[in-house]
Amino acid sequence: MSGRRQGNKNTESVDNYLKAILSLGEPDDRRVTSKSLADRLGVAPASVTNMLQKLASASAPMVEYERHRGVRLSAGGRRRALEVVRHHRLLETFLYEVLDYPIGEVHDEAERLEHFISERFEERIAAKLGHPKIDPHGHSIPTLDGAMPTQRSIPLTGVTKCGVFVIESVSDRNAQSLQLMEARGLTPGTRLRVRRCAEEEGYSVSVGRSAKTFDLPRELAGDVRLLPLAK
Amino acid sequence: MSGRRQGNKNTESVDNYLKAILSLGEPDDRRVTSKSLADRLGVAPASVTNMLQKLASASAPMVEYERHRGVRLSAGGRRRALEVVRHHRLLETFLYEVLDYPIGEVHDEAERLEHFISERFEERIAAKLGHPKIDPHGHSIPTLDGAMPTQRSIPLTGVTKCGVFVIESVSDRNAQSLQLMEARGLTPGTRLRVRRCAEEEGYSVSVGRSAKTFDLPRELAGDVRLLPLAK
DNA sequence: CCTACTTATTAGGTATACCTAATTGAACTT
DNA sequence: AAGTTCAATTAGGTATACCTAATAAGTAGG
Repeated sequence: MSGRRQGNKNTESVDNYLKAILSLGEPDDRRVTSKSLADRLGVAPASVTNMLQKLASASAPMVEYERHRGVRLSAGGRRRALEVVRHHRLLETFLYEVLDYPIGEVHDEAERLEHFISERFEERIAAKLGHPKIDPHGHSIPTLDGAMPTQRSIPLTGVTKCGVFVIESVSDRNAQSLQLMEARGLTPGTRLRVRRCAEEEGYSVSVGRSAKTFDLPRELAGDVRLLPLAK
Repeated sequence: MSGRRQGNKNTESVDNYLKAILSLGEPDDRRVTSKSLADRLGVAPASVTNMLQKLASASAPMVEYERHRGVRLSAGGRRRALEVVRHHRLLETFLYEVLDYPIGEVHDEAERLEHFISERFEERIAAKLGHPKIDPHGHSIPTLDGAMPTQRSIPLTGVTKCGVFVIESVSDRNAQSLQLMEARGLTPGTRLRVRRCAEEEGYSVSVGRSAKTFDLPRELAGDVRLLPLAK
């Protein structure tokens, strides 16, 4: 071992598997394949099988797992996964709001620290931030008792009819594109007019009340989630 | 591996060995024995030997080591050790000042997080705190370029003549005794009058201008470091 | 329904960081 | 100088979390 954590004996690795299963099973807790986990976590498929067997046969199983049929989280696994997501998103908010991090650096730091902060740390930053409900990317923060409102937004890549939307969230997975999108005003809460869509080359959009239109390539568009603008 | 850190390939474990060697070799960079490291780190002596051999024979050796003759840090090892100590003490200060941690909880949290924060995190909390020179226990914080003023205090257990002193620092190793000492007013910067000393049972002291005298057992006294009061 | 293809699993191996038990070395007494 | 004692080292093992290569299980097309 290498000197680990608090109460439960979850390792950093276990936490990352749980988080990945949660996120890939979203929104309706589907079974998740080993392949998709391997891709997401950047490990070999064999390593995934191994870990899933371990997680499923623990005394307090973290997942339900049947050979060749994928996994889903157990109640306990889900609880832990949501706790880690809460840590992650509170940390992102804290780094952004209190420590004035550039938006693009927030994710990587939170990704590392989420596994190591104590309950006290969590509680203190939550208090300091006034118990925020969403993080700087527009994702909702699970509550202390493990509830997380399901967000009903659609990705820009799913928009088939042009119109006006509100940006609900922006994916935090790529620092560069985040910086870029922030620079162009694509931040949660902003109005977005979609002028051309559902084409191979990308999307034409304009931000807020501005008439200035620009193009978004497909990969970037997949990172932006929208809500229809209620009139 | 288990998902590790930033630039250099130091693990949490390696960092802890380096810190321990630094602290046990203090103040004049003495050779440190395997036994003392094993005790300090809570591992078997065999594990220490193993690790020291690894650290000494790395491409960029972290320590100078000769069988049966102890270790000392190399220049690189010292640099890294001081960086980790800087992280630790900045974190303690941050947890205490910004997140209002109870003094007794500061050490354990910092001990965990010190290995995982980025340069940016370090820089940001240092800035937020106004680049502090000492932590809440009175220990000086190494500078960014790896300099640390040697403190010339003596432990209360080294006081042989009664008199008036200033508390320079209080050890952070034991949460309970820290809380206790804070409750009694034994905090860095406070005046301490030593009324009875150099006896087996402990020390009689009074704090500040108060005439109220109380006893300190030997173990606690070892955790308090004093400077003679310049008249 | 059989083949091709993809996905999943098993088997066997690596590195880290620990452990215990056995041995060797150094230091101190007498 | 010999013997005792404590420290340090070597040898051999464990658990975690990864890997590759080989094999097996599912899934789709003809």
